[in-house]
Parts: sequence; C-alpha cells; structure tokens
Amino acid sequence: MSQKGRPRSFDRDAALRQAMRVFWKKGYDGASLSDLTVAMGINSPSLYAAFGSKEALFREAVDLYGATEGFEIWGAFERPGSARDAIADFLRASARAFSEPGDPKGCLIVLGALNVSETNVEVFRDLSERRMSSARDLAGRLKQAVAAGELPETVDCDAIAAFFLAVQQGMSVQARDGASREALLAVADGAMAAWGALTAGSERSVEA
Amino acid sequence: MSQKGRPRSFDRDAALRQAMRVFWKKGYDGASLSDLTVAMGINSPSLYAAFGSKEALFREAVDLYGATEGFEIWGAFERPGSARDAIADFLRASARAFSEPGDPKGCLIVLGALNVSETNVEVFRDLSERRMSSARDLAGRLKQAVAAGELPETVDCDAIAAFFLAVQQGMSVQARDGASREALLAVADGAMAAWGALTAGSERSVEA
DNA sequence: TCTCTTTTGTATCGTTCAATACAGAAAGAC
DNA sequence: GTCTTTCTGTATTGAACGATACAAAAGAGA
Repeated sequence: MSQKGRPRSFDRDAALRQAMRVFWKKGYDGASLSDLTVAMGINSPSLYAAFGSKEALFREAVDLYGATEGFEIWGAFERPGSARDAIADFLRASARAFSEPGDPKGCLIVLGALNVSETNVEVFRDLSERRMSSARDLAGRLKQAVAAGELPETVDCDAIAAFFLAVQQGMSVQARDGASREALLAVADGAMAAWGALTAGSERSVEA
Repeated sequence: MSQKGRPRSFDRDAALRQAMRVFWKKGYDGASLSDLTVAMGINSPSLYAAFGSKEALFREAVDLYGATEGFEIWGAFERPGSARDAIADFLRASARAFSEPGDPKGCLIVLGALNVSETNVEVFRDLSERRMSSARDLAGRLKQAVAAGELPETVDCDAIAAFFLAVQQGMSVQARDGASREALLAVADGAMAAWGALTAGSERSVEA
C-alpha cells in the first residue's frame, strides 16, 4: 500500500500552489526553474521527480488554476438563473478575481503564454484551446437560453460569446496595467450595457 | 556633411521594419538576438552599432509600429465626425489590422510584453504607458463630445473608454488564437451595441 | 540488521542568451 | 598614397537557461 522508498519531504500540493502563483505572475517563459524551485522550497531534482518537467508542472498549475480561480469566475454558469445573469456574474467575478489583493493580476490562462516560441508551442496551444473552449461554453449557455425561449432565435450566439469573452480578456490586460477593481467592474457593467441591443431579436441596434 | 568611415552596408529602415515584425510576432522576450539578426540580414555587432541594444531596438520598433499600424487604427480620432463613428471606426480598423493576411496577428503594444521579468521591466512599463495613454486619448475624445453637447454631461467618459479599449485588447488575444477577420469585426459590432445604453444620460441601462 | 527503493542535496551538463573584442575592409580627408 | 574613421564578419565572452548524474540519506519489508 504505502510507498517503499524514502518519503517525500515536502507537500506536493502546497508546492504546486506556489508554482501556480509563479506562473501566474511571470508567465510560462518568464518563470525560470530557479524562480520555481525557490518559491516551492525544493531543489530542481525534486521538482523533476515529482512533476516531470517544467511543461508538465505548468499544465498541473493551469489545471489547479482552473479548479480554483476558474471556479470562482465560471461558477455562475453552473448555477440556475437567466443567461443574462450568468454573463453579468461571470464578468463581475472576473473583475474581482483579476484584482484580488495579494494575488497576481489578471488571468493565468490569458496571460500565461501569448507569444509562440520554439520552447512553448505546446503550452501556447494548450492555453489557446482552453480560451476557445471558454468561448464554446459561453456560446453554449446562450444557445441553451435560445432553446428555452429566453432569447430570440435570431441572435448570433457565437458572436455574442466572442464579444463578452473579448471584454473579459481585455480586463486581464488592464489588470496587468494596474487597473483598480472599481475600474474593472465598470468595464464589466459597460459590457452588459450591450445586452439589450445584442439580444433584441432581428431589430436594429439601439441608436444614439 | 557625409559620413567619414566605411558606409553602412544595409538599409537601416528596412532592417528596423524586419525587427518590428519579429517583435510583433514573438514578443520582446521571445525574440532572440539570433531571430532578429537573421530577419534583419545583419550580424549582431552591426545591430548594436546601429541601434544600441535589444531594448533600444524594441523601442524604435514600437515607435514604427505606432506610426504605421497605429495610424491605421487610431486615424479615426484625427478625422472629423461624431465620437460614435470614431469609436466604431477604431474598433473595426483594429479588427482588420489584427487579422491582416501576411502580418502577425494582434497588436504589438498589447502582446509585446505582458509579463514582467528582471530583463524587461522597462519594456513592460513603456508598453503599459502606451496602453494607458490610449485610454486617455479615447476618454479625451468622449469628453470632447460631451463639451460639444454631442453626449450628455452624465456619461462616465473614463469608464466608457476603458470598456471599448478592453474590447480592442481582447481582440488581440482572440487574433492570436486564430480568430477570423469576420469574427473580430463581429466583436467590434457587438461592442457598439452598448453605445446607446452607455450614452443615454442618467437613465438605467436597457433591460433584456 | 540487512536489503531494496525512492528522495535528497550538490554539483554539474550542454545550450542558448545578450552583448563584445578584435582584426580586416571600405570609404572620406589630406 | 596615406591617415583616419567607421563598419563588417568571426569568434567569443560570462551568465542564465532547463534538465541530470551521482552518492548520501531515509524510510519499508525481510
């Protein structure tokens, strides 16, 4: 049952949490092995024995991010309520998560690797797929609202999802630039101002 | 008058254009000296003699980007017309610029350096200031519209500017993920759907 | 206690990074 | 032609990178 050899002297989960914060703050390329081992309180051989490689550690860190921060942000889509409320909660939860005092600013999945190099192709692709999967989830919730008769059949769910996701991704950039929580919440509310015109059926958008 | 020593054997402007494209595609950290010298067709001593350092070359590249791509994107703010048209043009021009065939996707100023490390602090700050300066320019155009009586006094120009800029910054992320020109234009149009509610004076936002 | 297995810390590995030393080449100045 | 100045290509610098070799250490099972 129990392991045979010398027991691990550190808490794997706690070390992973620290690694996640380093990646979150510095990105995949910007986080050096030295940064990671210092934050995790271990030497590199222990890191490789426990996680395999820098890339494998990053994937585990992103999974952890999705299970913790991601749950805070996307939780509204699991709860009952209108599609409008879900998206409003999603944007406002993002604004709060991206400006949480003591945490790195912005989203790890958005900021972790936006430039492709030879060493991070797979990492970029992984994050890119997660972002596009988010777009599908968002559009799926809208399509569900259409099927339920909550929204007219004429709305372009994919386009609306892309728009709201763009706002959320832009909030990550502004969070990195030091935007306050209030400023980010105002961006979220600004996006929701489009809801009426976006979901008004086949009518024209509201004019000024 | 003319220079004394051995003349430079390459076109400095052409080399700078190539360097800009490398930084645009790979970001500041991701662009290695080797990437740059190969693309520019010169050896590193020539690069250092002509531009000073990687960081100085990057700054010149960003200036060039601002004078070319930036002019395409922000040109609407120089032309006569309503604030609404200026912002709509700004968003649609961004969508087109970020998906120009043959060019790197997205915006150099947004994607060039979003993670801070020891080697790029100044670069990050430079890009961050340019982004925040964009926000001020956008808000300034809205305040001008308020002063002209085009928009009610009650609108929050800074918040509206932050919202539209967030959309544009999010479009850079989606462009990197391979979003089509049509998808990006749809995001731009989606953002403009918020215009009516955002500028409707002190009334409540439009409800669904 | 002895053996087996796994982890640990130290001390690297080869590679790539940004940045230069140096000598030869190419122009103007005289 | 000779001097001076600047640029060019080769070759290399020290530092940092991700990843390991290796032997001592620490537990489980016999």
